[in-house]
Amino acid sequence: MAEGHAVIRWARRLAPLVGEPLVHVQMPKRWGERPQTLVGQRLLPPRTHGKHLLLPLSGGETLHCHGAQYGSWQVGERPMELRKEPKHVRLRLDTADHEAVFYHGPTVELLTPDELAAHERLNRLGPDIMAGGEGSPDFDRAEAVHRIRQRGEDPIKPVLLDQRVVAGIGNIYASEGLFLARVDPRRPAASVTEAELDALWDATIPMMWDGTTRYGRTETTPREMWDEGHTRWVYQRKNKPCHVCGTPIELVRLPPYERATYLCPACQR
DNA sequence: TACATATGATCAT
DNA sequence: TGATCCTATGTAA
Repeated sequence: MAEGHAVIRWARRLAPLVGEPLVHVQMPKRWGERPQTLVGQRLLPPRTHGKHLLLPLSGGETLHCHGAQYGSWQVGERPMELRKEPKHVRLRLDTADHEAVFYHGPTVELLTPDELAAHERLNRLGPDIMAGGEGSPDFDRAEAVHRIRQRGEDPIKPVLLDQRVVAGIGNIYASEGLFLARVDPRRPAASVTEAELDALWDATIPMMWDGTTRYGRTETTPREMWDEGHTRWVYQRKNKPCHVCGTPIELVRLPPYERATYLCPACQR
C-alpha cells in the first residue's frame, strides 16, 4: 500500500495542520497519559525516510508512524466524518480547523529525542530513494551500491526490497524499475554493474515521483498503454505481452520471502 | 461463502 | 524457514 512515494504524499497532506496548536490527540492506550501532554504543542513539518513518517512536535518529541500494507491517512476540515470505524483509528491529531486520522498502521509511537536518536529500526535504514525532494535528487547512490555489493549472490530484486539496503522501494517499483533498467531480477546482486544500477536509479526515482505527483496512484506506464485495467509495465501483467517487445510477461517468486516478481524474459538480461 | 492474494515487516525457531 | 499481525479486494465456488 505504501511505498516511499505514498508516504511523501501523506506528509504533504498533513500541511494544513502544520504550525497549528493541537487541541486533541488520540492514541492507543499503551502510551498511557502521554498523548495528553501533546495538547497545545504544534506539529512541525513532517519528515519521511523511506516508508517511515516522522511527525516532530514543538515540545521536542516525535511521532513515528509506519503504514505497512494497510495504513492510510484521512485529513480534512473539522468536523470530519470518519471514513472507517473508530476502532481502526491508530492516531488522531486535531487542530482548531483540521484533523488527521491514521488508520490500521501497525506502528505508531511517541519518541523522545533520545529514543529517536537510538531507534534501531530507523538507524539501520539504507539511503532514501526519495531523498532530496522532487527535482533535486540527493539519493546516496554510492552507499546503496556498497550495501548491494555486500549481498553477494542474493538475487537483486529482493535485495532492493530490503529497507536496510535502500529505503522506500516497494514490490511494485522493484519490478518496474528493473524492467526499465533491463536487469533480470534473478541476477546475483553483486553481479549488477554500476552502470546498470545507475540506469535503475535513473528510471526508478522519476517514476516514483510521478507516482506521487502526477497521478496520485501507483501507475507507471503512459495512459495510452493501459490495457484491461493494467497501468504498469510488468507488475501484475503475467502472460500479457511486453509493452516493448511483445514477449509474455513472466511471474517468478524469489527467496527469501517468495514475493511476486514480474519480468520480461526477453528485455531483461 | 470461501479462498487467494496483497504496494510490509517482525519475531521465534 | 515458518508463523504471525494488520485488513481489503477480487475471484472462485
